[in-house]
Amino acid sequence: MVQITLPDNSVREHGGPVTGLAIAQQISPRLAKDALAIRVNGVLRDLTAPIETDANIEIITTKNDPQTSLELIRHSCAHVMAEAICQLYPDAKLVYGPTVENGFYYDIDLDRPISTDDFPAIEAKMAEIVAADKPFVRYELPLEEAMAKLRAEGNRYKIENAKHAKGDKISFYTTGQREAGSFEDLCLGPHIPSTGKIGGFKIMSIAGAYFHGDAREKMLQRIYGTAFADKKELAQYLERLEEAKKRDHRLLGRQLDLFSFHDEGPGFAFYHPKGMVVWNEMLKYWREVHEKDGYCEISTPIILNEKLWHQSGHWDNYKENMYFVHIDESDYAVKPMNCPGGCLVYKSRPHSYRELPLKMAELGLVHRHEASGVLHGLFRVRRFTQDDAHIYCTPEQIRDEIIGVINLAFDIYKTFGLTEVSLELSTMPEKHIGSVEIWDRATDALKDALSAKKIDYVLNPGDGAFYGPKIDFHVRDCLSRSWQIGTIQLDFSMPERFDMTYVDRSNREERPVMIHRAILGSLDRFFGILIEQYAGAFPAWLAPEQVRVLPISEKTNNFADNVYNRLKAANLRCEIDKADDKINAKIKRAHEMKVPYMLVVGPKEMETDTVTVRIRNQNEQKSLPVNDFIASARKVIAQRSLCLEFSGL
RNA sequence: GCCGAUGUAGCUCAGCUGGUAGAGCACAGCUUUCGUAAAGCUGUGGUCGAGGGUUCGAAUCCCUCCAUCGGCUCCA
Repeated sequence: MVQITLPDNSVREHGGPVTGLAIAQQISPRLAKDALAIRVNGVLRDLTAPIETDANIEIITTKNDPQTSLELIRHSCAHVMAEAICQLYPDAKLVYGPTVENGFYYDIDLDRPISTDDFPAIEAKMAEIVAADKPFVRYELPLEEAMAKLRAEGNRYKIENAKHAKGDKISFYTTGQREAGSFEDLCLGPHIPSTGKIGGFKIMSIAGAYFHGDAREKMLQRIYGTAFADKKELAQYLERLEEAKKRDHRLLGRQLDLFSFHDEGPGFAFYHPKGMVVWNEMLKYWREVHEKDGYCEISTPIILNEKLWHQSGHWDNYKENMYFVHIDESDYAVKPMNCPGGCLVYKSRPHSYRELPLKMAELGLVHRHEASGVLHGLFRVRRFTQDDAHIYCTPEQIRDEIIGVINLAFDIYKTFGLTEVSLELSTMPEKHIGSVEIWDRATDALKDALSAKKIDYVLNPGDGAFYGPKIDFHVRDCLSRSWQIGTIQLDFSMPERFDMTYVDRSNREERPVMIHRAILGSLDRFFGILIEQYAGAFPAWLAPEQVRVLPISEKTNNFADNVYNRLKAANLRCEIDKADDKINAKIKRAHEMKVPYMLVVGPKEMETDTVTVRIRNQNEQKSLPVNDFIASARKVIAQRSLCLEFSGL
């Protein structure tokens, strides 16, 4: 007797082992048709797996569990793709085919390179397999037998995978009934009942990937695909990708004339006048809030003697990423971080406990020699400015200071409208300085602050900086890639190495603790994130051009000039479009440059000293007195509002 | 750095299996003086990423390098 408890707590009794499919059929034929898998006591299983003991079950359909369904479909689709590839290229050795955030991939080892030209053929084969609606059939072998079988097949990757499997049985899945020539793959499962349940799929891209992510291993071919429960969802997804592409900051950077890259300096951004306006507005705001929060600001040199980098530990731990120069018989390094320079400033005079915490900010320009293959627009560059700061404090002050930085960070992110922020705590890496005890103390201090703030975070063991553990702030861009922006790093080692001290209340020399922190992280990267966040349509306070005056015709150019001069006098960033074009063309151009406010002026406006305001991305216009427009726009800008509308109009 | 792809005018792209470069937009001039997402005509503009090779002849085929794109490893 097997008792099956359904999610609504109703109980069904079965005379013996029963499958999920049978249960579904009993409930309704419709459910049996929609069912993709079953969760038995919380464990996901095949619909055809026999349930032998009493259990709580839940039948998975795209309706009641879209996320799990999607993963099942995608994982199964990875098998279908693998089968298609093996049919087309019998030499292909399968490696590993998991699902990822927006689809799945399959790593294969095949000497013939697969190219995008091969995708249609693979997709056609996949379509055949899907149309045949073949069942996924599981069979299990005892560990030893399975290993023998895999050894006979000579696929070292699968042998490796099987070694990592838990338990004493190894499962395989065939597509279609198990018979000679049927496709099969080592796989933990579970799978959807049959290939026909894959609604829409597409092969997306191909890239190289190392086995187990190990650069010493053979480079495999990783084929990315995606799959959905139906074709409509796939189409929507592809549409979203197209939309996201339009937000690409590299594209918008050129379109909006914000910055450029040149062969003469790979990984080094050139900022144009318009880009610098955004940059400077960002910094103006940044300085405002930092000053309010008790920070002072310093600036240290870009090139410093190599000895300093030996002392700081960078030479031992970071030199692969550093640029070196030889000047007047001496060796210098271009700074990859600001901390050693900051330490010298700290040491330039004695300090009292009364000064602590001492919060010294530096908008430091750093250079890091990044591998050529990782460069990516402003997101990954070789020269960038960090909104760095070092907080020198006593051990007792750590917790409050960390909390202070977290608060400041969230405040700043909010101003920019960044809401998808997640935190990660990274602990001691293999390559590190300082004792394990110091690391433990520092890590505990960070955990303390996080739990005091009641913030959820992800733990990243072994991912800390070489001098201390860190809390990282991540935001997601429109392609749902996650980028690290802010970071808080606790450091007990640098103060030792630089013999930094303060005098405590009993006149003893003590060692300060150093907190490295950046909130926007790399200003360059942050700029890129903002461009994508806003799709280039900056809020008024950041917009390089806030207002554009559009005269109807040459006849009203004089009045347009008059308006323009008054805007300028009111410190609004404005341009005037006197081109010999119709108003439609001028509106279109202004929209292309994503100007927040367009002011149409013609004879009507001239008579009443008004402007007709058109707000970016809106179709209605409003006429209002020139002075009223100026006052309203200034208010929106002063408030750093994310929205362009004038309240009360 | 590694794997794969790409590189033609300022931008977006066309140029079949080798015969000596083309469109749209942008830009300039002229006409037009216009009321809310592109007026018309004319014109300027390219050692086809760089260097080497094959060939009577290379944007096109081969090699090397550089850069970019998508990933991997790494990272703010």
